[in-house]
Amino acid sequence: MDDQTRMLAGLGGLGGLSHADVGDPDSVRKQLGQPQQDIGDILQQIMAITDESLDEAQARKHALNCHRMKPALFSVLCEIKEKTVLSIRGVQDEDPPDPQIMRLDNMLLAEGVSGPEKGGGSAAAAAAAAAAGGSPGSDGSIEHSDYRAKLAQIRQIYHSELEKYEQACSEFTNHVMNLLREQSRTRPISPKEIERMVGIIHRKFSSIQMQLKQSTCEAVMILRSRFLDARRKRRNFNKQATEVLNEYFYSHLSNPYPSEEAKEELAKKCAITVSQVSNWFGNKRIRYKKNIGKFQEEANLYAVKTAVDAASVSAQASQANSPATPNSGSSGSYKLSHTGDSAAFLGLCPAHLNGAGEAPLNIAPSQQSQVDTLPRATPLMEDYEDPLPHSFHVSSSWQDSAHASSVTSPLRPPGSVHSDTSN
DNA sequence: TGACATGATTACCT
DNA sequence: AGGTAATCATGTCA
Repeated sequence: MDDQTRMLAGLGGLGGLSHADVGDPDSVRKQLGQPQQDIGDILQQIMAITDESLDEAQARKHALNCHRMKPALFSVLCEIKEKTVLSIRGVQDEDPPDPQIMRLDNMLLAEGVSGPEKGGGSAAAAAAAAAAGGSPGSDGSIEHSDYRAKLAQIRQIYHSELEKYEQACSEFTNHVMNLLREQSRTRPISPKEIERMVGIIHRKFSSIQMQLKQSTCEAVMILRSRFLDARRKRRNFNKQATEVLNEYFYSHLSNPYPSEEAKEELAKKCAITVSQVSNWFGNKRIRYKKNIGKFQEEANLYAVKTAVDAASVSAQASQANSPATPNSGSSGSYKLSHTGDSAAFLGLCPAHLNGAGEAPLNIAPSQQSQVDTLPRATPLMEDYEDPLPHSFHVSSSWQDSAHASSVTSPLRPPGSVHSDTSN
């Protein structure tokens, strides 16, 4: 015999219980064996309530509630319900924390959407700014602040939505709890059941929260990809950076392979990353090799520029009463201490710039003005159409594979020997 | 708007 | 690991 049958059987003895027994489930159980007829009567009364008018039903309900056996009956019913229901669902109650929620939480924390406002996300923003390739002082900070602004927007939306969910959850929970408490007067609802119901509500709401977290994560991922996809966010290097790179390239034309140290120094000087320097040189080499003619003008431009810079530095050195050693000056406006190639640029000035075809180891101030006033400071390709008599064949082999026979260095005056080959 | 310039990426090579 | 060559994707300019 199960509890329910026993209880129903127990109801038969309601009339025979003393007041002292009321409220004691054991006393109810003691009444097993009382006529089943009484149970049927009570049940009929209960069922009949639905057929009665509201007032009558209320009155009858009140009468039943006031019945001396009601607390005992109620308690037994609660006990039975608790046993049966909890045994079915007890296993599900203690579910472990969802790994997906944990992942989402971790990500939101790492991205700075949840958790403390300041710390999180700045690393991602910095990465985004760095990947965008902008200089730290200009474009980089713009990218950075833009990223942060959008992240803050996401954060704000996330928190306001989360707050709404939490508020709705607590309101709904209170409502349900009140309802259950109210109902617990008339039907068997144990506190544990209410507790479990609260748990169910919280789980439902947390699944909604998970959706919110998921969509927030997606938004952050999209934002990140937009800012971190450097290809999408390609920015041309600024003029100064290009000049610095070109100066190095053309002053090391025979071996335009900067060492790691040189790359680092160039990167620092141009406010770009070392890999960007590598990219630039890779592109430059291949594009120069493919179309030397196109770059001839540029090469000469930088040759003149470098020579002029060198001359002014040299002149300054002379004025400072220093010994007039040809190579004592710097290697032009661009100086790299580690290249071991600093003298190379000294032979950069195109042959026609110093009429006699001598290596322009030094350009005096008077010559500098000559350079400045040259009718055509940047010789065109025609000037090098027959380069052999004038120009110095590049001794290195970096261009050989494609244009070995035609490649010349317009930057080397006749007879000049540079130290690039050692590089 | 199309052509060209240019920084980044990728596959492959040494 | 670093280079080349091809290619992509975006910026710039007439």
